[in-house]
Amino acid sequence: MAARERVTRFRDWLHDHGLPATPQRIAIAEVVLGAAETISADEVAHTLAARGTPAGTATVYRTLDVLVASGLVIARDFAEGFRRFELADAHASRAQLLCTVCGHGEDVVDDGLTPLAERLARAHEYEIEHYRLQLLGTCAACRALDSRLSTLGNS
Amino acid sequence: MAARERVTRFRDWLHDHGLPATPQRIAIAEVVLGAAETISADEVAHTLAARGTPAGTATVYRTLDVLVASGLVIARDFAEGFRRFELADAHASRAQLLCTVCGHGEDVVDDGLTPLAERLARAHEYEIEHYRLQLLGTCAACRALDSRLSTLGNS
DNA sequence: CTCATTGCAAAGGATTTGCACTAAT
DNA sequence: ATTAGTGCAAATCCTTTGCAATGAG
Repeated sequence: MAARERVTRFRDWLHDHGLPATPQRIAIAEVVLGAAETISADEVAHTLAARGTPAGTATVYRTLDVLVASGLVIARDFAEGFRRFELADAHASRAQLLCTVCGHGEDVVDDGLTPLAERLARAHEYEIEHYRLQLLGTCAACRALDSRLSTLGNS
Repeated sequence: MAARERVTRFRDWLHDHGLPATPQRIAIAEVVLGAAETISADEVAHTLAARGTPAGTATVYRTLDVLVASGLVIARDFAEGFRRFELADAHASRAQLLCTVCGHGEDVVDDGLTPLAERLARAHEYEIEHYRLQLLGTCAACRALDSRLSTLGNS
């Protein structure tokens, strides 16, 4: 789905909910729904200013709330002291192995994961959209490298 | 490991690093290292006040940093607008439910997760340190709120 | 004695809110 | 015309920082 199409969906959603499609809302939607990565409220404001369609801080935050309410965008928190926003469909369910040494990651699959996610969601009255399992550890290559380095250190 | 023992370890750590073991630091350590659950800076301050050993806000925050540096405590962020602190050894790998609407998160447990993680790690020759399962969805409160808003908008 | 810590208050940064004004439907 | 949205500035909330006084080693 292209950014253009997402903005149209947002317009429709606003209309369906009897909410005005103000130029500010559309401009903000264009920025957020066209973002390749996660984007912060501050970045949205700066992008708008750079595009020549500035919007007040309060409006940016309020529109981000509306975008989240529309289901097109989700809010995330990476413990940076502020939130980031990203496309809802940027989240495919997956499990991934992440090497904390070399930073490499790879996607993996396990049939037990989906049932497990559903079980947890049911128990806590959540409605799950996506899930992500991150396995943080050391890959075989980095372990081999590490043992070589240790040997060096002991000599 | 008991709380008493952890405080001793903290004392040792301070000594090993040439840092003074001030009464405030020890009092804060006793509160944090004895906490059953995660605890916020604010809760630490209130607990200290209730115990008759109040400490300044800055001191609480600074000591929490020291506790984190010592490795006995870790900081966590549940998107509440502030951080929580907990025992490092309480941070077993776990799953968390994250609400994409309000951004809130909560830890959950499932016995099937650890075996699953181990199975995947073995299959891909990884040595796992931690894993994190993020279940992204909508919490019961936000679903309730959303349906109320929808009703409002359609009326 | 010396140097790090303490505590207060002020500063900071993200986000929200009050309110008069403006604009979408 | 209505009703909601906008923008500004002030207000909040958590956290950090400057600095003089204090205390641990």
